[in-house]
Amino acid sequence: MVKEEDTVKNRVSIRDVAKRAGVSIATVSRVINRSPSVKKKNREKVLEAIRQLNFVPSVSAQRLASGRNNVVALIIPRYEGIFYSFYALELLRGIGTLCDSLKLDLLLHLANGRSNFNLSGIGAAIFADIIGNRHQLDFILERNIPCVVINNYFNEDNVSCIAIDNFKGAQMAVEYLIGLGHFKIAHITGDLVTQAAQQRLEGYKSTLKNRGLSIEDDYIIKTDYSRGQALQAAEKLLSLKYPPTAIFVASDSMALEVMNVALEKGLKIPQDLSIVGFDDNPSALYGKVSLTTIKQPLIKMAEEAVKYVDAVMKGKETSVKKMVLSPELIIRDSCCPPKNF
Amino acid sequence: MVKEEDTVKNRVSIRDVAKRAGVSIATVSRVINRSPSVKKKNREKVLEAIRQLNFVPSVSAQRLASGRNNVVALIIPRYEGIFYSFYALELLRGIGTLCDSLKLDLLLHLANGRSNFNLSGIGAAIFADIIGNRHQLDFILERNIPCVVINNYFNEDNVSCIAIDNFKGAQMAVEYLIGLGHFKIAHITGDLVTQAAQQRLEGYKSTLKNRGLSIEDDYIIKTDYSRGQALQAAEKLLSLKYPPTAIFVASDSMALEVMNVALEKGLKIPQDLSIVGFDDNPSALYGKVSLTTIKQPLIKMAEEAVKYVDAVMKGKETSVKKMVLSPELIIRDSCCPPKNF
DNA sequence: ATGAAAGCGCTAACAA
DNA sequence: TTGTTAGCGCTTTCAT
Repeated sequence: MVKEEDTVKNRVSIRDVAKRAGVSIATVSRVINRSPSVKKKNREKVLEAIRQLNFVPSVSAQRLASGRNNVVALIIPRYEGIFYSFYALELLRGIGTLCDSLKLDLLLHLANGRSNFNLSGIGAAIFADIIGNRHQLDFILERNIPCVVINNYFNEDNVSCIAIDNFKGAQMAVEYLIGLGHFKIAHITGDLVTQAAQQRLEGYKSTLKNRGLSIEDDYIIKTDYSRGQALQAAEKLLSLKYPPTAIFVASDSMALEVMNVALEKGLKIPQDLSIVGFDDNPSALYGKVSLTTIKQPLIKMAEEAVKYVDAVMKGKETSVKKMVLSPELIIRDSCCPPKNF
Repeated sequence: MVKEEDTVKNRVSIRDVAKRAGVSIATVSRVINRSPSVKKKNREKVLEAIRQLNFVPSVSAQRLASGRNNVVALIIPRYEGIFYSFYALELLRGIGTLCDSLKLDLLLHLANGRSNFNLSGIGAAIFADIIGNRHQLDFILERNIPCVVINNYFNEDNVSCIAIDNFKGAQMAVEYLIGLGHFKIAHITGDLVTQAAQQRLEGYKSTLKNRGLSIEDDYIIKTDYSRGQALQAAEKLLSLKYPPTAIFVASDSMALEVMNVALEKGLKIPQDLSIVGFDDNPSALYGKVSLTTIKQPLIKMAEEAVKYVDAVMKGKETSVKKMVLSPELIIRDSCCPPKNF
C-alpha cells in the first residue's frame, strides 16, 4: 500500500505553514495574497516556511473560499476546416500567450455541437466561432459568465463580439481586381456554415452588382476551407469554357492551392490569372508568387478578447462590447491587369 | 442595476436543491454523482428541482471536498517551430478530442522555460515536448502528479514517456534511398533543441556510416523546422558544386518547401532529386509530386497519452510506462533511382 | 499588524 | 435507502 502522504494531493496545508512560521493561518493567507499589511519580519518567516515545506496553495480551496476564478475557456468548434486553419491557430497562439502572461488558466474545448462539457467552473469564455453550438453560448449567457465571441457579429445586445468586417474585406479584394480591369472574377468561398465565409461571399456579390457586373453561378464555388476542395475548385474554374481572369479566394491556404493548380496548367501568375487571398498567412510569402491578400488582425483580435474578459472578470469592465476591426489589402505579386486589357 | 443573484457566481447551492426536493443534501449529492442507492422517486424529485433552479454544482467545491480533480494540463513549448508544426497540432487535436469525450478538462499552457504557471490545481500533465522547461516537469514529478512526456524518451525510471523511434525512422528513410542507388544523400534537420530532431540526425549519420558512405558536413543543414529556413537550406544544397541526388528532410512541411525550390530551379522530381519527408502530413499529398515520407502515429500517441494519465488518475494504472511506437515508411512519388545509375 | 472563527459548496464516513 | 455531520484548504470579516 502506498503511504497516503505520497498521493497526488498536497498534504501540506496553510496550517502547517502557519505552525512552522509561528503565525496564524490568516497571516499566511495574507502573504500568499500579497497583502501589504504584514510585517516584513513575518512575511519572511512565512516565505521561508513555504519554501521549506514546499507548500503550494490549493487552487480549488482558493476559488471556493474567494468565489473568484481565473479560468478562461476557449471553445473551438471541432471542424477540421476551422481547427486547422491559420485563423484558429493564430487565435490560439495569441490567446494562449496572453493568458500565460496574465496568469489566467486557459481551458481548451474542441467542441462539437453536442459536446456537453463542464462549463460550470469557469470564469469566462471565449468562442473562436459559433458553428452549430449556439446553445453552449446560451448556457454561458444565462449564467452571466463573462464572454466574448470572435469572428461572428451578433446583433443581440447582450453578447459581446469581436469580428472583422468580412464584407468590406471582400469588397476591397474585388474592387481592387475590378480596378485592375478584371470583370471575369470568380470566388472560391470558405465553409458557409461560418458567418465569415458568408459575409465574404456577400461582399463579393454585392461589389460585382454595384459595379454593374453580372454574378455567374459558375464563378462561385463553395468549399469547406480545405486545400483539397480548393484544388478541385480551381480545376473546375480553370476548365470552364470562359475561365475567370481573376479569383478571389476565401483563405490564403486555399489560394496557394489555386496557384499551384494554375501553375501546373502552365498558366502564368499574375499575367494569366490574378489571385487574391484572405488571411495574410505568412506561408503565402513562400509561394512561387507572393500572394496579394486581405489581412485580418488575428493576434489583435485574440488579445482584445482576452483583455476584455479579463477586465470583466476583474470588474473593471461591465458593458457589452461589439468590436469590428478592419481588414487591410496587402498588395504583393499575384495580381495584374488581365491580358488584352 | 442588476440584482446580485444575477452575478457570475452560482447562487443556488446543493442546499437549495435539497430543500426544494424535500430531501437531504446528501441525497442530492448522490444524485449528482449517480449513486445507484437513491430511490427512483427521490432521484426524480431532485432532478426536477435541479432543473427548476437551474442548479450547477461548483467544480471547486467538488474538487476540494473529494480531493479529486479531472484537469489535464497540456504543456506545449512556446517555440514557433513546434507550435505551428503538424506535430503539435495533430497532438492537440487528438488530445483535445479525447479529453472532450472522457469529460476531462484540458488546460493548455503555451509555455516558455520561464513561465511559472499554475500547475498546482491539476490532476495530470502531458508534455508535448521538453524544450528548456525541464524544471516544469520536475515540479510535476516532485508532487507525484500523474504525467507523461510525449516525443522524448527518458531513461530515468520515474518518468513515463511516449516517443516514436526517430532513429529508426531516419534509418528507414536513408536505407530506402541507398537501396534506390543514392549515395549523395543530404539531410535537412529539424530544430536540434528537440530530441526528435537529434535522433533523426543520428539515424541519418549512423546509417550512412554503416553502409560505408561518408558523412559530408555540407550535406547536413540545420534548421528550426520553419519553412523559411527549409527554403534557404534547399537553395544552399542545390547550389553546391556536387549537389545531393537525394534529401532526407526532417518534416513534411519543410520537404514541401524543398520540393518547390527544386522545381523552380527546373529540376524534375524525382528524376533529378529524390526527397523523403517526415510526419505524413496530409498536405504532402497536394504537392506537385506526392511525397514519400516517414509516418508517425500522432493521433495514437495523443490518445495513448490521455488514456494513460486518465488511468493513473483513476487509480487503474500505477506503473511508469515507456512506450516507443514505430514509424512507418510511406512510399509515394518523390523518390526514384538517381540518374546514370 | 494580527488572530479567531465563520463560512465557501460539496463529499464521504457513519449512523439510522 | 437516507440523513447527519465533519471536514476539504482557503479567504475574509471582525476584533483586538
